[in-house]
Amino acid sequence: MSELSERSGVAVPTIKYYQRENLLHAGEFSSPTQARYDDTHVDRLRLIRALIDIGGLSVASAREVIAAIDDTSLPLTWTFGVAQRAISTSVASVDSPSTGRGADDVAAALDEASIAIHSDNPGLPLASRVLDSYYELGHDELVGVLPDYLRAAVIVANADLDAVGRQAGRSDMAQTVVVGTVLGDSLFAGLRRIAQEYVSRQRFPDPDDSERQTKDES
Amino acid sequence: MSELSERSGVAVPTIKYYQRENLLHAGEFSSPTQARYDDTHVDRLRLIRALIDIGGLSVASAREVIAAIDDTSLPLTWTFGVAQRAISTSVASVDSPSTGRGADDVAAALDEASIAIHSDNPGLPLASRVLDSYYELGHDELVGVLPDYLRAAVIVANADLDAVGRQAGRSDMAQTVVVGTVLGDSLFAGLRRIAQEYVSRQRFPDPDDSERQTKDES
DNA sequence: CATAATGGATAGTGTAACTATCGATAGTGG
DNA sequence: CCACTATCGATAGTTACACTATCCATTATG
Repeated sequence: MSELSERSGVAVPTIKYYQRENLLHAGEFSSPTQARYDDTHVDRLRLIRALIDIGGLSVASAREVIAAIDDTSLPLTWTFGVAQRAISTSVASVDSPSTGRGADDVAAALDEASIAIHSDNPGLPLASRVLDSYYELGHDELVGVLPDYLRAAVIVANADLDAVGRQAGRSDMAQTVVVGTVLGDSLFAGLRRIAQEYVSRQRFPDPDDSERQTKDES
Repeated sequence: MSELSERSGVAVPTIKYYQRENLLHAGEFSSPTQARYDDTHVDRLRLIRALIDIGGLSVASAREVIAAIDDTSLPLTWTFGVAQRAISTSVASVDSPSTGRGADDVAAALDEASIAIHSDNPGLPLASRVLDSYYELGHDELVGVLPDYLRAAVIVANADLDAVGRQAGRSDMAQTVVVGTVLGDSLFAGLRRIAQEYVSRQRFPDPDDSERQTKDES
């Protein structure tokens, strides 16, 4: 029924589309042409919309992370990887293995911080390639942010794990992992913008501080 | 010429397309049908590709941040905003002003950390809406990450400002702001994934640690 | 039992980011 | 000096994605 549509705020054809794409499980059939939907469908639709609208995932990526939530045989540590990979899908690139300089920098920073991880961690090529870009664009000065970024990342990761630990069942934990990782990226981006203004103003006290408030932007 | 194409690795029709879209300035015309391109064109093309491929920006967003770099009358603090807004373009949403709970949480966290910012900071609605989503999805436990995320964001912002300060001219600074903000998001995402594995293994020591290395993923 | 609502399949729409074609010129080698 | 290839600019076509609309057979429901 399209009562589901009203309760979730998603158009009926779109719901059908998500079912076709295996994002949403089918309803329970009371007859060959009639299905019944429950709260799990509403919840799932809300999750899908959040992943796509807020997290910026593609439908294909959303399908993968949802599958990771539902796959009860999947270790939680893998769920992190699936979620993280879904976000970085926008970053084409899993192919090019990074020219090298960036990878060395990352390895050095990890070593410095006594952080040991598996060599197949998907974050490694991602971070390495960004550093390669910094070099290629002539912004070597940006490479210096690495140690600080890493410290910050550890803080965030600890908070992430804390939140996951607050959940009871495996299913809830998996969903927390996915939601926290995907939407958490947006949350951190917003806070980063806030922090940038805060730090800017700490360093360069603004004379016309009260005026800026009224200025409208183009 | 398409020597530019070779030097930049971008196809000729694509270069024409970028010029049409005002991402790339025209060459110097030596005749009505012949233009000359220099290093600035190569650099600009590399920047465009990095923003789009690594940063995941749309062509439209890339145009905006590039315009922000070139606009010499724009204060640097604004450049941060332009860059940050370009990333969050994927997050539709600048319209819905957040139901309220998330905004309150952010305000409380900022207050707790003695951080004061302008009310029109673009990070505010972004962070608020993510928190609203956490509530709506029933993941209240994730809201608890806010203070830690904020601490981490301040660390990152300080590193960002440090890097900017290492530049001399306004143009270099502006480009550092844009590159550091847009690509920095991907860098942090990668490091976050690394940190998640690191923290996971700290908390749950893995028995078959050496084996995992050889396991291939689907 | 007539009507309106599914469920499922198929086809169409709109946007974004390229990519290809074309015609008029114009620099270049022989 | 002249055929030949490249370039510029404009226009049109292509591909992928995320929906959205239409149809039809069936069927709950008043």
